[in-house]
Amino acid sequence: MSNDTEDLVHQVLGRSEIEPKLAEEILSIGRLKKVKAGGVVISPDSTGNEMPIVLEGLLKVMRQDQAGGEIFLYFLEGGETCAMSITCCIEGKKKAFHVVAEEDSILWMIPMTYIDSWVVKYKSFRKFVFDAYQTRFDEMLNTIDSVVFLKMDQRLYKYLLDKKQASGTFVINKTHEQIANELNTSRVVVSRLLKQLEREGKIEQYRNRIEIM
Amino acid sequence: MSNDTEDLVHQVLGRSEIEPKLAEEILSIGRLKKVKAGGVVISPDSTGNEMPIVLEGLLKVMRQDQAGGEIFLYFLEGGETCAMSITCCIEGKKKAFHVVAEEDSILWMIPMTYIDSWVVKYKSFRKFVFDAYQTRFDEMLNTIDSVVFLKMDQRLYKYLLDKKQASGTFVINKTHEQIANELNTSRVVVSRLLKQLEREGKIEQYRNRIEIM
DNA sequence: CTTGGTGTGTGACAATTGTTACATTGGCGG
DNA sequence: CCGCCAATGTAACAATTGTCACACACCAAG
Repeated sequence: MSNDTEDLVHQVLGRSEIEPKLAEEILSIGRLKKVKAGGVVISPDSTGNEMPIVLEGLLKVMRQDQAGGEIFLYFLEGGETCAMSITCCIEGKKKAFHVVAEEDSILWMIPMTYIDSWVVKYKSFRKFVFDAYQTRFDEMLNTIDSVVFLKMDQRLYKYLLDKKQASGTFVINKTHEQIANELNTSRVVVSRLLKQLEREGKIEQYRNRIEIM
Repeated sequence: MSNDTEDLVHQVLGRSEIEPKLAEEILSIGRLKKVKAGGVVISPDSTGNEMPIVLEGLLKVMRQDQAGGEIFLYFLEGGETCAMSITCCIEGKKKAFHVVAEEDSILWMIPMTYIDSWVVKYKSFRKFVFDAYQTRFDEMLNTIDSVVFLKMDQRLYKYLLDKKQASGTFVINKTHEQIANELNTSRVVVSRLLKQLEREGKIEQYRNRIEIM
């Protein structure tokens, strides 16, 4: 393992106030995983019993129904982990979601078998896990709020702002079709509402690209 | 404390495979709380630092937005606990939901201060807490599925079936207005769709009462 | 039995979202 | 430069959901 990687892991774990001793364990037990933008990290039928921690980049968590419909739930940013994989793996249940790299990303994969013992041994790890749950719960509620209380135009704008916030750039490289999929609506509706946002001066549009003002 | 109460707590905790020693601790530390149907257990501004376990009855968890809109998230049945109160209390955050008794209910309230130590000491409690998270996550995803992928008529019917399932009776004592609030729609829409369900022979309607066929 | 308040039924219409169809544009590979 | 394909723009229309108005039914209190 390169020194850079080691530093990166320490740095990310440090931000979550993981104690050095635990950081060493995590470092010695986990493995590095790189994913290209668009690559699948976890799919409903994947068997991987590992919990991913995002070192660099951005993951997105999506929900799918049986009919093929899809909706974006939330992003996982640097330092965050997928709370759902924890419980799913512990329970051995089938995953009801999938995780896709939104950008080229670097992950640190930890076998689930160690989770229980670390929860017992390290207060900082308990905090880490509970924090993960809390944050995910908040994100889910946030998603519910958007879907339930907002009309599509507001939902779309909020989606763009969230994406800007998460990726740290005002440029969004997506087609209307992709956005429509993430909001579970149709391309035509997205085009219509984006045009409206453009007229309101909130965005500018180009081919395969949207810029937030 | 009555012997009946003691038995009830043991019985409910036993179902979750809580080990006897922990059950004794929970019994000695917690307190009984009775709520009448409609009574509020947790509100966004409540300061209570206790985690409720449902001994008998049925609680419902609702989400509210700033504009006063509301939506039903899920029920808490016997043996279940409110995962959100755990993280909220640990984080000391403001609660973004409220919990209301759907039926007359009996709860066992546990001060949050003991949670961390029990998580360390008892494997069965770790399982209990993680199970709670898992179940709540599933319920949230279920709610999202309904809201995102279903039209209002299917959502309504699913709501009625869920309520039947949770309460264990095919009789639902609610007004159209109340149902409309839980689904975040209007009374007129609910009346319209219920009439349709009645014509399809799926339900029968009376004043303040719906019966599921 | 009357009365008043709440709950329900229904029509008419508005607003939002979904669907289909087709025109237009932009960029890449030959 | 041409041709093709993917992406976007737009009109027209359908379906769903939301809103307003008002009639009617039920039930409990007087």
